[in-house]
Amino acid sequence: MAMGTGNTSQLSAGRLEIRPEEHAALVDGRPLGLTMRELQLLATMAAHPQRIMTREELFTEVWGGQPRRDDRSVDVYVSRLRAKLGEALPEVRLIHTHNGIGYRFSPDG
Amino acid sequence: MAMGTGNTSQLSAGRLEIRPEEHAALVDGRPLGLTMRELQLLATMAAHPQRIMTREELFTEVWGGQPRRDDRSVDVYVSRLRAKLGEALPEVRLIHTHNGIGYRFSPDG
DNA sequence: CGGCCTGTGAAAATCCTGTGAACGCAGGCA
DNA sequence: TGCCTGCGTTCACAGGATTTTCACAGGCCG
Repeated sequence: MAMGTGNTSQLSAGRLEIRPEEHAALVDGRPLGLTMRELQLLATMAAHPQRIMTREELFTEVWGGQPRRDDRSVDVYVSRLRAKLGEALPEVRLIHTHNGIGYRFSPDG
Repeated sequence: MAMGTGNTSQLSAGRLEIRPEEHAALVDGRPLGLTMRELQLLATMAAHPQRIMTREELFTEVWGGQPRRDDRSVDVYVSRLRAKLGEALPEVRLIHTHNGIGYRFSPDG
């Protein structure tokens, strides 16, 4: 493992690496084409592995402020994220849905 | 690092942890996929270890109000709960039936 | 302009819930 | 012992709630 920049936070999940500081998410060193929002959302979830995060919590972390009562932004971006992650890592399911609550990031599928 | 969210209550039973505040029941740190009702029921029983709780008592705590005379909701959810717990913890029997009375949660099998 | 990102609305798909009913087990009794 | 009966367990299903996905309009920037 490289010892270069010590203070960049780096989140890992198997073959997936997330470097929020560098605005990049990599699979086997190859960048996924994530947009800003998608990356922010992924980084936020990956920062709390195995923890069930509510939509509200995720919205506050990523968008800031309070979500509208019937806001579906989080869901839509989770969907877009899953689509891109699914292409690069077809055999793993990193993001799990918890009905009535929110989502959970699991590094080991 | 300090504990992020102030956990007011944490129920434990061997390798099983229940955190109602976080909507989670964990085995070895991995959440098992409980639905809301299943989690509520488990949390309620686990909050009174070794105590035989009647169906009526459980229904009132989880569903609220009085159960119908021939209501089987508690039984059905206990069954669903046992199925999921049995997959994650095959060697222990946490929920015991007390004929004619109700159910009892035993942390040590 | 042309292309991409964003958030919203709404249809489609999926999951959860409670109920009825079938099944099995245990205890009581002749 | 063998049968009967009551209770607990589990299956299947319909209705409702929730999530997933698609399509689109507006905004931003090269």
